[in-house]
Amino acid sequence: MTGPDDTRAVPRRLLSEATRLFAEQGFDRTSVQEIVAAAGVTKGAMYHYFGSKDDLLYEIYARVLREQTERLEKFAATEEPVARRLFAIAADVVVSTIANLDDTTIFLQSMHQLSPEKRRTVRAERRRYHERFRGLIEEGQQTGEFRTDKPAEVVVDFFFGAVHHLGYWYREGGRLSAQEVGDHFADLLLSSLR
Amino acid sequence: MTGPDDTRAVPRRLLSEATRLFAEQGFDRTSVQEIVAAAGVTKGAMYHYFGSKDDLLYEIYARVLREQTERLEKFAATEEPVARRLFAIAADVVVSTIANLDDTTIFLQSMHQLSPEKRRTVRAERRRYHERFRGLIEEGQQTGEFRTDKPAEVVVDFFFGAVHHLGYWYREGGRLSAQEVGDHFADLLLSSLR
Amino acid sequence: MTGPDDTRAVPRRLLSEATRLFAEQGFDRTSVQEIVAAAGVTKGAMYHYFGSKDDLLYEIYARVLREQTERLEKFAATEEPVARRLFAIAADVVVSTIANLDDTTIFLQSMHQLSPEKRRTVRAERRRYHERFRGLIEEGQQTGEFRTDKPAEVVVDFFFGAVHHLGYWYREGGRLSAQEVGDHFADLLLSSLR
Amino acid sequence: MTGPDDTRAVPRRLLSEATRLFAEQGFDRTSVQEIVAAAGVTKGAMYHYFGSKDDLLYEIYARVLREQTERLEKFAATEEPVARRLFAIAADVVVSTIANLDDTTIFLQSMHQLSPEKRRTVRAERRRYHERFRGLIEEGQQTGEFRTDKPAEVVVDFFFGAVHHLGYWYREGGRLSAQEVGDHFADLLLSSLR
DNA sequence: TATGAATGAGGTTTCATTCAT
DNA sequence: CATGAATGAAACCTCATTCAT
Repeated sequence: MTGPDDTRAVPRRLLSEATRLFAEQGFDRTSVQEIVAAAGVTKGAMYHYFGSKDDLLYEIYARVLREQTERLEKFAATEEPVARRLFAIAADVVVSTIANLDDTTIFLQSMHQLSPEKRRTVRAERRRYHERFRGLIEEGQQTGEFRTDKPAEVVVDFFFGAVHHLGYWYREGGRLSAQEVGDHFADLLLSSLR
Repeated sequence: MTGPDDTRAVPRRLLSEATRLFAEQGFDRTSVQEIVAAAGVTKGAMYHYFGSKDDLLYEIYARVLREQTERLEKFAATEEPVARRLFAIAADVVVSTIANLDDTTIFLQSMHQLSPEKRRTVRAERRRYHERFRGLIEEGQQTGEFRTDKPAEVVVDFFFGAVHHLGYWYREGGRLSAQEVGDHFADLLLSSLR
Repeated sequence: MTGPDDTRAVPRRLLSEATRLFAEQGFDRTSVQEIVAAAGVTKGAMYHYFGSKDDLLYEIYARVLREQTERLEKFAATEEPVARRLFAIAADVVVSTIANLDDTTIFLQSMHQLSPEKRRTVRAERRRYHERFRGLIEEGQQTGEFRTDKPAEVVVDFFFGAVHHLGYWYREGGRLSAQEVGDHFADLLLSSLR
Repeated sequence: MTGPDDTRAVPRRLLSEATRLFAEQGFDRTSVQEIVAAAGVTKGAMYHYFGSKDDLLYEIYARVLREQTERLEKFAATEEPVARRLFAIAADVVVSTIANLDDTTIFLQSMHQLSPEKRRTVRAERRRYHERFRGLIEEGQQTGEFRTDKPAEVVVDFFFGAVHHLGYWYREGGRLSAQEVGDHFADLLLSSLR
């Protein structure tokens, strides 16, 4: 909960509290009243900065997508062999997903509650991300490093299923650190590709 | 939508329409009114058979869990080597998940909308299923067929993440049949374990 | 609650459970379902014997009124001086009210929930009872035993207010027995009349 | 009914119409829709000011209790002999009860429909009032002005029964004015105490 | 920028009653 | 005599959103 001493800008506070509440209770179960109360403002203030409750959700998505894409680009741009690049990216997406588990949880549970138009935008961005990832697998298949009897698309869906599901079981302070899970997942992915 | 010629018993019709609507629109976005209209009865009838909207969701879960557990037991009981048993089970869970994609979608999106008490029951049953699956991996690790440098639990979560996400991308009539996806997924799992 | 071994006739059991539940929760807060469950029968059975939920209430009233009127007549018919007759009646109405506190509670709280027609019937009977009681006071005023500077009607309303309120404070097993309260009340009434 | 020209604040109007309707039809028989229609607002407005229908009832109680307590304190604080103070208070409680007959009627008929927590609060306040009244009787018993063979508590219950029942028979414009009834009742009380 | 009163539509649930069996 | 499935109306309440200030 945001105290009266929270000096972050109001929109930032609203987004942050909305993220937490959506992840905890779901989008539909969270009322605008709860969000503004948690952020320490009134409804009018929220509607001053955001067009609707939907908008809040969209902004959360947009930030997650932007950050994930940036990270992927950073790792993909190195000169390493493709297997190492893929490993690094796979491990990193796990680590960063765990670091922002709330956002990912919302992403998966609330996507279909977005207005159709915004849903299209989000989906398109998501697809671009997947295609970038798939490109790396295909690159490895062409260089002969990865097996070619599995469609790259299936492997991508296989792997991102696992990633998206982290929110259902991963708990901070559990047996494995985020980095360890990332390494395990990346290793399982690479193993299955050889 | 159920027409006036649908002669199935009312509770069955209600469950079936509820499943479809929950999967399409989400639990919270689906009104009781929509469900009963689709089933061709009135609200009173629904509350005669089910204690609440929640109950409807719970009954859907209970059926899915029961059926999946039965299938696992059937495949696990054969005399095959553990790698073959695991492959068969992994492929089958994909096929049966695709065959009941609506139910699985609901499972993942609406679990947290269940009342706490019922959620506990469902989670306990789910855990039993996972543990049974994990036991097979551990068996393979003990016989030396599977690598031992990966915790069996991580592998289970990795694989079921992929399975649970089928609903997000698999479309009937697409490039791959359910069986093909099942074989691919099972193969990826087994490959990553060797 | 009525057990399966309750061999009283069904209508009697229904009335008895209804009385208890109405007194505990109020007429509107008690559902037909609760009543029939407590009586160990189904709704159909209730509607076989009683025309409506209202009817149950009416039957309860009718019994109370009949019994109270009978008692008053019995005491009024003696040859005692009027002060003694009035004392006996006043004390007795307290004792019998306490003995049937549930019925009286219902009477006061639920009268206005009766259908207009039945309400008229009940009110008329009630008025007759009050007039009979008032007659005794007037008799005492005419013989000079009671003061004449108080309208008999006011005294009746004064006294029956106190009687009807027994349900709000009297508790079985408290400091005073029903008879003691009856004697006190009758004594207060007679004192105030001299 | 409140017309569009009623310029009192919305909460005041809601309370006033609710009081009237509860007294006329009972709490359970009065719908929120009826109340807001009578007050000329929408349901949303009511729930903006009051947490629930229950709350409306509670606010009515709270006001009655507060006013009655204030009046009692005012009369009790004089230097008159105890008999005169008690007479004044007893007559006044009748007059003020008649002046707010709706509130009192609700008090008696609907108390048990209040939520348990609020009921406790109301009951505690009520008890304090009764104890204050009882204290006056005990004071008169100690000074020898009142008889001591009647427990003060019984006399209090006797008298307030009569007061609380005014709503069942007193009608504006009838034979007796509120003041006349008050004087009669107070006189009956004092007579019975000597 | 921000408030908070007010709207109006829609939500889940309850319930007295009916009726075919 | 009795059942219990089904109705349909109405109940209380929630909530995203608007707007005068």
